Amino acid sequence: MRAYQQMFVCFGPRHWWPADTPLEVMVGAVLTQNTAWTNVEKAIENIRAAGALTLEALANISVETLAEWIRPSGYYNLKAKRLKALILFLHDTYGGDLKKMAQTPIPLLRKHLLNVHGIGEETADSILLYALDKPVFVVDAYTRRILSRHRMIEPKATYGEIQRLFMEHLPEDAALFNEYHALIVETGKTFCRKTPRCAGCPLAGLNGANVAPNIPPD
DNA sequence: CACCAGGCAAGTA
DNA sequence: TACTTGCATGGT
Repeated sequence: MRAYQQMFVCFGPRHWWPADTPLEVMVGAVLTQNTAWTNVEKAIENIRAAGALTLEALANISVETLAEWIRPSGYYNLKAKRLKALILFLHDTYGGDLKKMAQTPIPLLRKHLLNVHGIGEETADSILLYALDKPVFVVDAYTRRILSRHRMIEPKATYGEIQRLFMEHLPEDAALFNEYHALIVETGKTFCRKTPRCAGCPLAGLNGANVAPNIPPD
């Protein structure tokens, strides 16, 4: 919690995820895979301009057309297929009813999402937390890098191990997990890139280990 | 110019 | 099981 407070003091509330609807969160979660959010915004805006930011419209559009719309987000052929797989899953499993989806128990829901082609652990958990408001902690590249550089995890720690570290030490609160992950990303973007610029980082000195020299490979 | 970004699946050993 | 590689655009 101390790390959380230090980041919060530095950045304030982040108001994540930047999207208007749960469906838009899910689309963004796929499009942002290994991609800068600014590129994702352009892609989502193209879909919106086509009036296709609904389950019905996305279900009826061809992967080729979808790929053209999402071109700015990179990996567009790959992601068009992944979006289609997600849309098909939502349609087939819940009849496109996201309210019904939200009633499914979290472990089962997570298992279902991981079975969708193109949805891995981070994307699944982003959907659970930011689209469905479920208390699931999201682990991303910044989370791993920050914890690793502060010697709080082994560099080779698995996704599940990192996730458990948070969830076993925090109250089970979706709003807290939401804000915490958002703060980690903001801290990561500002101070903990691959080429580190640690000066001014709100986490400097945390756990005794202060930054720059001898940073292990991520 | 080189490097990086809110991953994932498929292939190889 | 544990690495490695392909996927692609746009900003710094």
